[in-house]
Amino acid sequence: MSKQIQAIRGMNDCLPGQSALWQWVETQIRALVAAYGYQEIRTPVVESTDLFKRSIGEVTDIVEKEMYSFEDRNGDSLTLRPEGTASCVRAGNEHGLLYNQQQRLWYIGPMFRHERPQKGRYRQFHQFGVEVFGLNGPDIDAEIILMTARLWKLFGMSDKVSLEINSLGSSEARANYREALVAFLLQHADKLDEDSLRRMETNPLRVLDSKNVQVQEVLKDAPDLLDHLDTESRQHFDLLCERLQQMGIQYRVNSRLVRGLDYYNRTVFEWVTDALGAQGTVCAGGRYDGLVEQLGGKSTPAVGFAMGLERLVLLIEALQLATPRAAVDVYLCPLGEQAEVFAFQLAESLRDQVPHLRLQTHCGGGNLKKQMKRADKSGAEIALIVGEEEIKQGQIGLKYLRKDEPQAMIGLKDLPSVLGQALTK
RNA sequence: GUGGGCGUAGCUCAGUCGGUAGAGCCCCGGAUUGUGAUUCCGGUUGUCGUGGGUUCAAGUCCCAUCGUCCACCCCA
Repeated sequence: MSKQIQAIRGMNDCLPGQSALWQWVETQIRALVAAYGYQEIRTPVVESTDLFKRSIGEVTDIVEKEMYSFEDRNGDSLTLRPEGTASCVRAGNEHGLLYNQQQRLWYIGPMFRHERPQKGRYRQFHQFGVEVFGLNGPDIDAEIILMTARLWKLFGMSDKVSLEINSLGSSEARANYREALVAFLLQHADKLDEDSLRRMETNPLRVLDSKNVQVQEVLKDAPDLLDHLDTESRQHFDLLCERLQQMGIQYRVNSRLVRGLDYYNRTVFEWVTDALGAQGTVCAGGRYDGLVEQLGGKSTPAVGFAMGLERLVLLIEALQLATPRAAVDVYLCPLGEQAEVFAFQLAESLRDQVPHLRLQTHCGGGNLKKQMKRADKSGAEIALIVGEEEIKQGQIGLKYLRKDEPQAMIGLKDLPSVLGQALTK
């Protein structure tokens, strides 16, 4: 036997045992965005490398060491998208969707980051995201947060996640705060760890969510981000908080909450859980009013979020919220060659007549014992038996596999309605 | 990129002091020639991750390497 080729590290197969759960999650998501009147946008998985350099930020880890970049045959540098927002903005600009318009968009699909895999973090992972363009008020910020809250409700996990919000202010306010923070950190440089010192150089705000307890101790006296907000951002944030209260959404203001990507301003938020080990963030988002212009469009306010579907699925599994369902309702067992042809015809006719029927016909022959074993293993509620006797009599044997009811002979004409009724129960 | 745990049958795992590789599940056959799941009987399953070293002898000890999981970093 030759050597087996394995999947690429950090890139997982979604196997039959899991795909039903993923489909269910995706169905809920589609129902959610439909309920808010959002429209889907589908963009390529591969983009020009510059797109991500210009949007995410040159000095972020994502751009510096995590992108799957390669040279196209003509020498262009291309990249497997590490996130969805940049592509949406690019597509919006390219097709004139954004200028002087309002767009409420959503997307779902694979993203790629070359990180060391661990629980809830993979090199190919999937995100569901929402991006809204052309609206600058706190009302739309509240709407997309409400949207996420509704999704938790659909999944029955509202009590397992909590919302943290913050405001980064305008880019000027953020720059002012950044200066004040660096000045403070420099005074206490002796108490900072290696990571924090490095971040102080590259992205000082990120020192704020250091996991180091000693660093957190130092930060207790650090200048507060919310004290440095410009008045407009302050008002925006207050109105958002007010609206969340009006809508009964619980939240915690966390002035240490900063997002890793450069393009955020004003509102930022995260939904976190303690049920996933180190990867606590299930959903994160915020406002990025400068990005559209930064990528060559006319200045357009924007806000959005992204959700990690692997983390969501992991959470649903951990909380055992899903109800697995077999793929087959009815298993049809033909006995003998003549019956096989008849069974194939019967199966097609039943699929025509019984809406949503999920019927599997036994293939591969064998005696009834073997076929019944297959029927049971398929998870079907009902086994149908067609042999020569049945064909002669114009009747089908029907046996319930999961409940205590005697086996019956059903006339061919009655079969569709009998099955239809049995399956709606 | 850094650190730690784990790699034995398709799956979950046991394997003592270094002495010729095991269990359960799954799968297959039979008890039952047209009745599953339950019960009973029987059966198949192996590059012990890979390469090297020590030894009369290595699944077991040593080194390297790959894979995987978890954590750091970073992020959804």
